[in-house]
Amino acid sequence: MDWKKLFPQFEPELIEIIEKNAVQKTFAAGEVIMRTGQYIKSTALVLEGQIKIYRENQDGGEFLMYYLEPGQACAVSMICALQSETSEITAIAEVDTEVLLIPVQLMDDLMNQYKSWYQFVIQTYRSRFDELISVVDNIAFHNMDERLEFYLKRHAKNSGKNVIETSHQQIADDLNSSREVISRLLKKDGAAKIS
Amino acid sequence: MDWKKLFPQFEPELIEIIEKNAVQKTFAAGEVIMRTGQYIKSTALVLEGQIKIYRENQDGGEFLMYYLEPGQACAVSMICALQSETSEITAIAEVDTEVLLIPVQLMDDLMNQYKSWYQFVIQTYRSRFDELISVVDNIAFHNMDERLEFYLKRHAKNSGKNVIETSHQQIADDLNSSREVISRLLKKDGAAKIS
DNA sequence: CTTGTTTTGTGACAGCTATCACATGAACTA
DNA sequence: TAGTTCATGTGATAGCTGTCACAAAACAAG
Repeated sequence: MDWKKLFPQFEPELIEIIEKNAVQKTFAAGEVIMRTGQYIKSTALVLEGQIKIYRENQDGGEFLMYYLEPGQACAVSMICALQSETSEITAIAEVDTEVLLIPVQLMDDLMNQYKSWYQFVIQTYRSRFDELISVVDNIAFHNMDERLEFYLKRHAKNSGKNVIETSHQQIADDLNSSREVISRLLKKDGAAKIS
Repeated sequence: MDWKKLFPQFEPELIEIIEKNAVQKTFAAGEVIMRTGQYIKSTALVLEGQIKIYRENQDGGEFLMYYLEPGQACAVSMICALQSETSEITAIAEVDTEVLLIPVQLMDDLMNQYKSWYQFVIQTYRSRFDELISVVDNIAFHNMDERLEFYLKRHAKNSGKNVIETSHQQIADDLNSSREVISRLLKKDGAAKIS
């Protein structure tokens, strides 16, 4: 697959270096890409599919933070990789997903030598930071009905479809809520949502 | 004041450049340093005092995200500065605070030329990102009593004192809750807290 | 001391959400 | 067709939190 089209801002030399050193890897839908506490040894560029980034707590609760799409990179792995630390989040492949793994050792060089890479990294930080802030916004200021609406809209936007195929249970998990609540809300708001 | 001690990792040449180009500024307690939607033209290094970073929503609700201490920098302003964008958060001086303002134009040069600056920026991103994740954790997985406990502990740690001097109302605002709730919880948990 | 202001305590109540228990329905298989 | 499994609907209930109303305390200043 021609991954370069996903990163048009990269200069040719940078692309060459990445192609020489990075490893392409495929994850099946549902497969865990990065687990809480795991040691990070490379940064992932998403080529195809979708990665779900979420937080787990001790009691088995989980909470969706955001999705990574083709053309994006994992900010957490970047940060961790540059400091050889472990991550605090979990990443799983939502669907069959292909990524390009760039080894840590390369990161510093790329940052120093390629302006386009440097700007890509900054851009990645910014967008993930913004995303996190909007997540905080949501849970800090909004009730479940509004959070659900936000969730559905984001989901629709991400998938490009108007019909969302997920179980109520899955939605409840993503929002750290419970199935019954989601069912009730969907029924209640459903009427308003059709408009 | 000798600010260099706060940033021992900076190489002499970098310090020189900063001294030549940065502007030192003092904010009185309560003064707004950065407002939502404001255009960012410089990055702030905290020299003295404490800056409170929080999110506001339309209805006047607010929500504390974290504090900036001497020796730290504002990640949001870095990100925004590098992209000439507006911020989504508000920063006010908790107490009388002194900062060093580094103009945007300088940022790119510093990043390219000084490894210690580059690493400082990365470190800043990482710590703020981690902080945000722990904030998400808190509101996603914990009830008000636990959030209050977390808040008090952090507050005590930041101020270095064991006695916290704030009104219940202020705590309620920071947690986007209401005074009565805080009062009751403090009374209830108080017994357990003395231990 | 008296008065006014700010902070804190308390009870009543309503709304939201988690949980339990169980019913219904839909889809698939033997 | 009957049985099985998974997804969804529904009622009852309890706990947490926000809100209102008002009382009690603490504090400052005249």
